[in-house]
Amino acid sequence: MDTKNLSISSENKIKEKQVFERISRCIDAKKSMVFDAGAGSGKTYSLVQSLKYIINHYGKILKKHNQKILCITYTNVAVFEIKDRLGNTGLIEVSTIHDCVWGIIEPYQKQLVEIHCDKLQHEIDTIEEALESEKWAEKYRYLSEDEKNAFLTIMNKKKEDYFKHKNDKSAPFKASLPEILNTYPKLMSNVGNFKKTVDSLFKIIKYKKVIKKIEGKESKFNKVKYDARFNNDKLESMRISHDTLLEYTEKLVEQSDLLKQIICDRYPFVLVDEYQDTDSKVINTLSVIDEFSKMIQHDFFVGYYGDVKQNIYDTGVGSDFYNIHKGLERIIKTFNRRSAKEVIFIANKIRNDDVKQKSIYENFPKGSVSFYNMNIERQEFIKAHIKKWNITKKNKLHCFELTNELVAQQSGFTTIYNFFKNSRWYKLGRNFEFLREHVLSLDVKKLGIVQKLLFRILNFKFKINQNETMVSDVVVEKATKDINILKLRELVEKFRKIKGETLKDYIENLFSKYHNEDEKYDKCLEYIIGEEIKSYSDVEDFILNQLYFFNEQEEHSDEYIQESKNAVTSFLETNMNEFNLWHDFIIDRSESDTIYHTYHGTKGREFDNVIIFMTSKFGRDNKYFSRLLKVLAVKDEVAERNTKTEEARNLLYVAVTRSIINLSILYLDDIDDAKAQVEHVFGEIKYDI
DNA sequence: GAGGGGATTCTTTTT
DNA sequence: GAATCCCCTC
Repeated sequence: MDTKNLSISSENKIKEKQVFERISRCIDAKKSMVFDAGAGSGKTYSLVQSLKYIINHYGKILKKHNQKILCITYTNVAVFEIKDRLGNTGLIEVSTIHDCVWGIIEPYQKQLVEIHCDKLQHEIDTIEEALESEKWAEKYRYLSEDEKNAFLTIMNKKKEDYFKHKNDKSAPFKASLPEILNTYPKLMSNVGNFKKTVDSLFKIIKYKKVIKKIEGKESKFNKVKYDARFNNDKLESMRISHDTLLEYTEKLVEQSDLLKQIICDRYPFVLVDEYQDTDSKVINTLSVIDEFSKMIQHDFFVGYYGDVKQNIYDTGVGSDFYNIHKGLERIIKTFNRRSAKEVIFIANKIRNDDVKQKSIYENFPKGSVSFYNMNIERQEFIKAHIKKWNITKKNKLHCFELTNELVAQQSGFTTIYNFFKNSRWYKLGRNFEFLREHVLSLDVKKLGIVQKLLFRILNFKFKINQNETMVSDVVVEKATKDINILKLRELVEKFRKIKGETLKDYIENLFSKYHNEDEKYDKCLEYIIGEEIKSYSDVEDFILNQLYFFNEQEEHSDEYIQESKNAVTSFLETNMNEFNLWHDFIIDRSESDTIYHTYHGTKGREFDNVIIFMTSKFGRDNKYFSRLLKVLAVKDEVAERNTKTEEARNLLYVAVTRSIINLSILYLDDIDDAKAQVEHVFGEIKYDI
């Protein structure tokens, strides 16, 4: 929407100024505070304003004392945005919590290794306790001490076989360990429990060894490393991941007064963006430092910027926040700079707390909010709205779905998504967790290996067929640096002529001109596809090896081999159009007038026209939203604390508040006895369009 | 028909 | 890795 003609009354201007004056008073008095900024109130603006205020008033002193302002954000994207809005300044350190914290604690290796040792011991204790009490270890407990020892000896010998067949189905797995099956048949009666037990036993041994190595001061075991690339600790290799980094930081700060002092002296001002998403361990750490600074009478200020009601990830502190960092000054901003008053009105009703927003503008255009309860095809519903709201490529419609699978479906590349979802690698263990990122990440670097290959091909095809692109942009520089412009044009034309109904066709046609006395063509193709791939069937093999035959130790049945080949072939035979839609999605440049998002993915963004598709079920929870709708208008904060209802409410609040002008919600399940509650918030429910 | 075991199936997001 | 469905056995 065009915001140029919007006007703010002088009264509201003064009021908004007063809100910021409260912040600046807190900064001046070094009184830590929380700034609660509801959706669309201009939170990031206030954060940047605060940073500028600190620089203007305390910049000189900070510089003199070699101190800095620390600004902690939740994501790297937010780091860029704030840096961008702030301009260049050496006084502020903007970084994600993990980068920042590791920078501070990394030098304290002696203490870190001690903490690491404690963690290892704690893990051992936990596993041993589980073996003593958990049901899955029951059969193991029935063994005598001698039997336990003998069993462990055999398992140690058969370690290789065990891991080789661990992914097999039950029967072949049992057959792969005949010694165990014969000697301890009961232990193996349930394969799942057996594996869990064996893994636990192995883990104990591993951890005990590491503790010895640490105590023996072996090299490689005198240092803890943080590696942001992995989501899991590897304690035995002295490597920790995100959560454990915060855990160690909390411990280190709690036990060292010196470190507390160093931090508050180095960073007298700490500003936390999106505090509600920040881990509770971080809030606690800051709270401890804040208290300590008061004790030693050093200046220290923490400012939290965010909104508890927009906490939609269970990893964030959410409303626990107020119990952890106590004694904060609370500043609430109730102006809304984003939405029509119709939207603000229902958003206020959904968030059932004391934040009641109103528009800061005098003349915001009229908006609309409707709640529909019908059983209708999504596309039909969308079609009606395209007419109603005059949707065009310039005035886009944004549709919210609960899952990425639905986003993929609606965006038109179901086959692609399902191919990966059903492929062996993503079905194995917990690998499905990578599916979203590998298939749908807008950051190409994060795509899976196969997806990256497909993307390179599609992106090349896309770029080379764009008329306005300079030829030199398209064809890889490395492969073409020493040829003249005429030859370059010729080369581009040659590539442009290549077509294909399916991706298979296209790739085959690409290779039909390969090794055909055009060295530059060959070089380009090799660069795009990878040098080890020399034909269409190499592409197939590459995908097969990545997704189906990735474990070289595994032996595969003929049937499995055939099935896998068929799956890959029919995937590559998918219509090119679908691949183009996937490519459009990845480069975030959809040619369509309708764009799909997950609810979660829209956080921080805003759109003129929004449709929210809602079902009762989300994940395993069949009543995720129906439970909320039943109490939607009930103001019972006590009852709602820490329940799933609160989570659903926050998610709905985030989704609804993305809308600038038009909002329609389509609830696709029976509304049952929630009707009165829903109407209390959204007005009369509509049953047809 | 109860319970055991195997197979299959899961949401969102960031570091 | 945990919930749930399904199949088998007693």
